[in-house]
Amino acid sequence: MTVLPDLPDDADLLLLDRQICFSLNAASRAFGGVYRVLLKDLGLTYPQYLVMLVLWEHGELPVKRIGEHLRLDSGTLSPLLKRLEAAGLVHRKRSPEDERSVTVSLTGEGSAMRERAGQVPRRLLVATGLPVEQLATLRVLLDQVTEALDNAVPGLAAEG
Amino acid sequence: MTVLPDLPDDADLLLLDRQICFSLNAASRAFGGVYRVLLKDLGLTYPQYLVMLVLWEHGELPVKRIGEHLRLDSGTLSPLLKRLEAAGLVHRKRSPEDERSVTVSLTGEGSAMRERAGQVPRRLLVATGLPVEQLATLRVLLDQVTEALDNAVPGLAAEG
DNA sequence: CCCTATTAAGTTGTGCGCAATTGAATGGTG
DNA sequence: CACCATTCAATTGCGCACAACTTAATAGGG
Repeated sequence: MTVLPDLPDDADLLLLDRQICFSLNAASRAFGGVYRVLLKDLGLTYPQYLVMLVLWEHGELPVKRIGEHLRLDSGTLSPLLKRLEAAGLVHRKRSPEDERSVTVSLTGEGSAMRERAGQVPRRLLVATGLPVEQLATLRVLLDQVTEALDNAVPGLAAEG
Repeated sequence: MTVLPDLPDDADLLLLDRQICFSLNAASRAFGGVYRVLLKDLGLTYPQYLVMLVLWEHGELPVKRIGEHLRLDSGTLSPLLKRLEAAGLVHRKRSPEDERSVTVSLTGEGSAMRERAGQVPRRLLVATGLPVEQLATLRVLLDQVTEALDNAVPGLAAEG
């Protein structure tokens, strides 16, 4: 029980904080590492895979909608979509009715990849080592935290 | 109840997978957004803050040890530590007994920042909107997943 | 003792994430 | 119609993550 006079009880929170942010950071990168291996055959990165998932589900979307699904802006999506287009997986064209918007659609190759990616989720779930119920719990907690954090940001920014 | 004949039961897993990786990705970035706001006054990025936490706890470490604590390699740490040094927060010097190793230590300014950072964890915990017990649960789940994922990677890589 | 393998940092190249800005198109208001 | 604010995509710049490689120093085996 050493006493650190210049560090009051905030010190405990610093340690707790360290644990939480370490854990989240580590988990995020661990997922990334597994996805990297699983997606290697497909030639996709993890963010590219997320975009493909959105397109497989919705078929055809403007860049804006993809960004809303994934919380990504054009600064991230524009070059990513260019690479997907260069890989022959998606097609981009200006929307005729609104020339500001760019519609992203799957090519035949992009659609066909959906079947090849079919094994990815199962292998990922196995790799987590957790039963589906606990993963569901994890997901609920993560979503709660995300919503709370997003709501908190404006207030924090206002405080300075 | 639409039936998609060309997509067998893997399709459900694709959706579940989408939810889990979306949630984790979103949570990770939501945390990053809050940290970015909280650390703005300190002039630190989130990864830089993590390094400072390690140094505040351990006082003085070679780059290798910092990397072990944070799961980061020299490719990430070398430029990051250069920026911390340029900011006057850390000092780097070659170890006399092993000239391959670089010892990273805090400057007076770097140590002093610890007090200024004292408010960060409390504000973050509040921002999450979750009671401490649920955050602890979240952390345990994340750590379990991380360990399982790390153990799974070699096997996955072997399969190809 | 020499030669080789290993280890630690650093460097390079690619891709992601985000803030800030630009440019073109659109919509609304006087 | 003219003007202005808004919207969408793209671009720029910076920092992080990671793989692959380089360089320098150390440790170990013949």
